[in-house]
Order: sequence, then structure tokens, then C-alpha cells
Amino acid sequence: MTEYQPTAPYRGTRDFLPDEMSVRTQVFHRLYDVIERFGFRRYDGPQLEPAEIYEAKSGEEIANQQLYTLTDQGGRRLALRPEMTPSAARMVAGNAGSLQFPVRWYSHPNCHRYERPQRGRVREHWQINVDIFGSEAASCEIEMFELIDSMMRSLGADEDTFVIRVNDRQVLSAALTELVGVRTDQLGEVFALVDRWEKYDSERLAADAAEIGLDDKQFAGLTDVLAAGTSLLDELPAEVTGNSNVVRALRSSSAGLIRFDPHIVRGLAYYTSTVFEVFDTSGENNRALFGGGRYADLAGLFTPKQIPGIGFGMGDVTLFDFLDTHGLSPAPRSEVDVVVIPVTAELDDAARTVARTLRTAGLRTSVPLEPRKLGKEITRADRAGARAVVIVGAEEWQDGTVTVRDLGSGNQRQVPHEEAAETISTLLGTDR
RNA sequence: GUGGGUGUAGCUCAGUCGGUAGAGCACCUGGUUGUGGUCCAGGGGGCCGCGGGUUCAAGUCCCGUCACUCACCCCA
Repeated sequence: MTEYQPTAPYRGTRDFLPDEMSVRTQVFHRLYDVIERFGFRRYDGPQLEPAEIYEAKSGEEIANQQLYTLTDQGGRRLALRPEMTPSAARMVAGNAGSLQFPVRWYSHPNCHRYERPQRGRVREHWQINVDIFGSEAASCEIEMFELIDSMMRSLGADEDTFVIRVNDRQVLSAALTELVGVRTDQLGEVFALVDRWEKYDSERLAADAAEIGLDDKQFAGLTDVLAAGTSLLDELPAEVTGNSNVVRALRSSSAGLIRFDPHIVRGLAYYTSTVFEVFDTSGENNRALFGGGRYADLAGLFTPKQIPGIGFGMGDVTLFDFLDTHGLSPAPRSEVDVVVIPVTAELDDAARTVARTLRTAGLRTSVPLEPRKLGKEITRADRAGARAVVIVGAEEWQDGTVTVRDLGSGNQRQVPHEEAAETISTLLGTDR
């Protein structure tokens, strides 16, 4: 017996059939529209990059376990990009001489990570990346928060369905060293502990803290710091809070969009101060929808020029989990507006003539590709989402007329074929 | 990489005490010439995930394996 290849896509990757693609396209276009309204311009780059650019910066987990690598025929080690930021940094560094900083850029690449698929996580995802390069101003943070809020609103999300939680690693570091007495060399491990704080019970947290070398009093102090919320800022010296863009954002008119939260640290090694994550408030999606942060010198791998930046990545998997949870995914768009049906095969050419004028008028129009009975063809047109059909019959065609039938009401009338487009446009209204 | 759950028609699922495969939906055709949705009749579709074992007999029991899925790790 013949062995057939499997039809399912490779583990952790997805096919997008037209209905699903239509939903995705609508959502993404709303987001692109909002992002561009904030003055960001779209860029793109290769899926393949030298493996080294990820091994240097992205954090050990990604480089060691999650990277798809290959060797090209010239022996070069390449990787499927696991994220876009290093590519963006490479492009910015390579063109730094001609760019007018600060630049606002966005992209929508597919990214690959080798990991076990689960809710919110697959091996290939499409991630909208939004970055500002070349500025350290707090305005960057504020613009990001405004943008994120506008993006979520554009998808129909109410303010109580999501929350932007914000922290500053510099502030947290100061709190840990000055209020808890954490040594500088312990900071990395304590950050990792903070990152999983809300997932573990207190016993496990205490055990992990002890392993890092914190005593009971320090563990209690750490617990207090994380629970403090905004009041933590009052306990820190002014030279710490005075330098924080997060604090500046909290004192701006945009403060209502965000919530200061010491728990947020994020895993990626290159974030240096501001970090933020967007969460679903419903409890259905326990991981962050998306997040980002500020990096003091991301392009350092490519150029001696110090180029700071801030940005975030919004993954499609968690985004659609959110939209589906809240009933916000749009319906797929219909296949066509109108189908032109010839009653007999001899009228195929006449139908095509009519279709030509409808298409010129901007109507999405199809003509049956195979002969079928009129009733069958009307059924198919209805299922394809057509709002109307044009029936081309022998006698009417000799008179230069066709029948326009409204599939919603079942009403139909005979019109000169040149007027069919106008008749249908009126029928469809202005919502096309 | 670790642990749990689930694999039967395109989809959702049933299948008793082991006895050789079913429903609903979807799809196709017909119900007379050029009119859809409802209704009626008919039809196509199944390596029961895969391999092995037990048995006269396995969708069903046992072992292995693969896939999907949820969680852990980590992260978008």
C-alpha cells in the first residue's frame, strides 16, 4: 500500500485557510492602521540571520534550546529568527549614518522557537514589533503606552479587560539592594525569582530564596517590596526615582493607562530599565499577552555607536486567545459581493461581459467556472456570502437586459446590463 | 526535557459483557425545461492514529510508539 505524507502542518506551525486568514487580516490591518497613526513606518528583513546574533544577546534559553539552526552550503551557521529585535538593531546600526533619529519602526515577521506547543505557545508565530530607536526620553515610554492602549481599543477591548503592568529594572534593583540588602551579584537570580513570583506558592518561593542566599528577614523584605505597588516609589531616594522614565510616565497625563507593578521584570537579558507586560484580566489566559521594554544599547553588537531604544512584541497566538476569550474576533469576510450566473453554457461570454463591468465598478464578482443548474448556482452564491446574483438569460440578453436578484430579500428586477453595477451598489449600500 | 488527558467519517461525538462500524451536522444528486434558504428521498465517504501481543474473534483487553492537548521549565 502507498505511504502518504501527513497532511497536518509540522508540529507547532499552523495553516491558515481563507476563513481564518480573513479574520487575521482584518485584525492586523486595524493594528497597522493604529500604529501608522502614531507615525511608525513598516520595515521587514530576512527570516535567516547569523546564529551568533542571538547567542550573544537574547538569553541562554533561547540560544541553547529554542533556536532553529542550520548550516548553509558555505558552512555558515544560520538561525531562523526567534525574534525580530536583533534584526532591527542590525538594520539600524548598519544605516545609522543616514537615519534621522529617533526613528519609529514597526514590522510583522514570523518568528520560530523550538519548544513544546501549548496554550499561547507554538513554534512559529507572527509577532508585531514596534520600536523607537535613538532616544532616552520618557516621551518614548508614554507614546508606547498610549499606542498599546489605542491598539487594544481598536480591537474592541474595554479598559477592564486588559491591564498594562509597568516596572523599571533600575528602580527594582535599587529597592532590592537598598531595602532588602540583596548583593549586586545576586540580582540576576533574584530577578528570575521575581519573574515567577506569582506562579509559585510561598513555601517554594522561600526555598528558592534561601537557595540564592537570602535569609528569612530578606525574604520578608522582598515580599514587602513586591506587594508595595506604587508606594514603593516613596521609599526610594529621589536620585533613583528622579531618573526613571516610568516614574515620569506615572506623573504624566497618561498615568491612567498603566499600573506600576514591581513583579514585572521579563526574561530577556537586554532590557535595562523600563519593562512592561499586558495582561488579560479575565483569568482565562494566565500568561502575558505581550510585552516589551527599554534597552540602553541594543545595537552594541553591530556598532560602537550607542543606540538606545524601547519597544514591544505582540504575538498573534496570545492575541487571538485574548480576542476569542472576549468574543472580539471579527467574522470572516465573504468571498464575493455578487455572482453572475448564465442560464446556459452559451451565455458564458455574456456573463463574463457583465462581470467585467461589475469588477470595474469595484464589486467583488465571480462567474461560475463549471456549468450547473441555476438553482444550484444560487445556493453556492448564497453560501459564498454574495448579497446578490445577476442572472443572464437568453431572451433578456437579446434585449440587452439582465435580472438582478437580492439574495437577502429575494426581490429581483430586470435592468439594462450597463446599469447592473449601479443597481447592485445601491442594494449593497455604502458599507462595502 | 518532565508529568497528566485524549486519539473512531470533513466536524462534534456514540459504540454495552470482546462478535467485524453508527448518529447529527457538513458535502453531492434528485423531487421535470430559468430561481437559493425549508421539506422529502437517495448517495459518496472510515488503515477505528500506527506497530506488536492475548484470543476462535480486538474500535473494545495488554505493551510499545506517534500525534494532538493541558501544565511544568522558559517565554510572545
